[in-house]
Amino acid sequence: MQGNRKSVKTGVRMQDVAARAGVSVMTVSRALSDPDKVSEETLKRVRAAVDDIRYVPNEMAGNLSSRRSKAVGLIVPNINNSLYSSTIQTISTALRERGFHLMIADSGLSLENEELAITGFLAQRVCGLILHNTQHTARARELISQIDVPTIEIGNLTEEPLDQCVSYSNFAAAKAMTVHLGRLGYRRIGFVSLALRNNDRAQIRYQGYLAGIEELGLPQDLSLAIETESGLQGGADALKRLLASHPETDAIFFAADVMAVGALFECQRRGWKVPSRVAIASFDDVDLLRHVVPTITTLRIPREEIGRRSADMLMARLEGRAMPKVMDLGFDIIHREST
Amino acid sequence: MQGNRKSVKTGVRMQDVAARAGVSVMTVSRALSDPDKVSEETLKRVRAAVDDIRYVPNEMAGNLSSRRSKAVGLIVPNINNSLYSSTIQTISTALRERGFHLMIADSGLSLENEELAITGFLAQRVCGLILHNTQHTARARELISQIDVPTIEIGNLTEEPLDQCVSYSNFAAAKAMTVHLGRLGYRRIGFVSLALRNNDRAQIRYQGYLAGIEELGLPQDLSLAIETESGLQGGADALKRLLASHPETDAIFFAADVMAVGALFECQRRGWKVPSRVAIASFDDVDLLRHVVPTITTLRIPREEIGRRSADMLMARLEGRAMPKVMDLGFDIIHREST
DNA sequence: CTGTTAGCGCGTTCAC
DNA sequence: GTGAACGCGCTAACAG
Repeated sequence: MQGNRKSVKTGVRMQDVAARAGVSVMTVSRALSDPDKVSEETLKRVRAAVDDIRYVPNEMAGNLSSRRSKAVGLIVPNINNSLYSSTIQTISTALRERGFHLMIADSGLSLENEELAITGFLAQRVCGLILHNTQHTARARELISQIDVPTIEIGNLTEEPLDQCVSYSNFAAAKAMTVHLGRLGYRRIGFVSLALRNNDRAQIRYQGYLAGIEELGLPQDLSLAIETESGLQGGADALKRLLASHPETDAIFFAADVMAVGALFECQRRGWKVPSRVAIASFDDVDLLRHVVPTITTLRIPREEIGRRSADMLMARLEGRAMPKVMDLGFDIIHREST
Repeated sequence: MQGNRKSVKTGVRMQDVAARAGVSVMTVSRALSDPDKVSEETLKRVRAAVDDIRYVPNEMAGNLSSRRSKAVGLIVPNINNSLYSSTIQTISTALRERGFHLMIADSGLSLENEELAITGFLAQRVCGLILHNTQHTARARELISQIDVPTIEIGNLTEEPLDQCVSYSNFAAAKAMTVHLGRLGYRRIGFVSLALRNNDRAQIRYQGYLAGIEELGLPQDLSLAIETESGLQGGADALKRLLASHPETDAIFFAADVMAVGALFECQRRGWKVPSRVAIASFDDVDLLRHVVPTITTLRIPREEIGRRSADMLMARLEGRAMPKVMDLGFDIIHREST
């Protein structure tokens, strides 16, 4: 198995199928891509030949010749994050059902990495791009518009998408949760976020929080908003810091990831009751939140639907069907025991 | 932006770069793929031209012509599962560093889906395949050996890999944890698994559990081993059922996913102490396990290293370097508060 | 319904 | 160090 990589691997070609079926190459091509255009008898023989010699079409050659491709490029900040991977999963399924392939890259929140990944995808001549980011380098924007690839942005609702946008408003969601906490009677509402630097979505959520505080008519205290690391540990750390500096805090809105759960565990360790000592709210309805004790109030972001709809929109574009530039899929507040 | 898909999109070709730089196409090709073979002056002009007209090489054409490709196909049971996605992430990074691309598909534990995905990848003429499954349809095996693509299996250690294998032994790991529990003094050790049907890894872990029970000299009671759904809910359900039918159970080994955490939450709801009422052990060291109260004993499987090494092995194969057929990366028992 | 001709954009091979 | 001819495996556009 390991050897003989020197010999030129020609592989089974369409020509071999044609010879075996006693037809021309073109007929084989048609039989495979558009069976209706070929007589039943011919079709049968071609299929038999394909089966006999285990022919697998060379899609690259087909793409080159037809100047089309069936590969879609997807760029997310991080593959190893259940929020993104649920979207990946949905997109993957939707594409496969229609005979398309998915290529994935991650940008790690760096615009330069995103540009690199975009270039890579364009070199592969993908037929469409799905980008979680809504910020891009100037060169990335230029390349996309020059090559003119349909592009769907999915990480945040923007008024001026590169091309099209399927998402929800991070601003509105963060504001809504803040107002929700205020209406429940909490007055000192803390906000915990991932690092704002180089993270426009985190920044926008922060703006939403501030807008919520303002709408509630509460005093604006910027020291109630802090940044922390991602993950359970980050949540625990943030809770400790915030309650050390502001013991009067009566609710904390953790605006990312599973930080809220980490904070809850820290409360359990300290024997603090949630929500009587401090209320906890989260962003994104991960499974965990409805299983912990107490269950945690959160925002449900329609991650799967964003995946499905963005794939739909891409397909529609490729078929020339008109589609709205911007699609807002909204969010819901899920009220649970922690608030 | 939306319109004009009728007109033939020619795009910027290497020929355009050549014209602008005042050299031949061949020189451009060399300048891009092997800069040393071109004079410094030429190189500079080519690069300037590339930059000016925003040329992005057509990799498909290059692949077709050179009969090589830089795409790797990866098939996992489920993209939306942090165990797999951590491997995906590592592989993705390792490949990108070497200029390769990653294509992903999921099989959903169905061999037929896996075969479909393999066919799709072979049609794309991927240069290598990484498969989480170690079981495949006959046709899949046939195709892979015929097209002769380097293939790494990573989901379980097998003596007879399709081609090569980088993994750990599910059998040894499950047995080791069972024996570990026995040595701690637990005598009625339950086993909770995902559905065994169509899941060879689950079956192998079950065999490992049985072997552990035997080594400990404990009575073999098959009713102590049950199946359940994945996820937190599945763990909670399993705990309820097992302790209802066998109240004397003093330890439970949850052999997949985050089921152990779901069971722990159920104990919290019932006010049962862990491990004094019942001990809990898990499979795979997900972050969550070390943050819950109490922390949960588990097996550390080197998911990231499996990803990195499998990518390494693929690269080595492509460069003709010899590599072992089977690489066992082992596992560790992480002893924590829950046992 | 089927075949023929002519490329797709690039790398290989060999000349210069 | 550079260029010309040729072909990779397939499909578009026509002709029959």
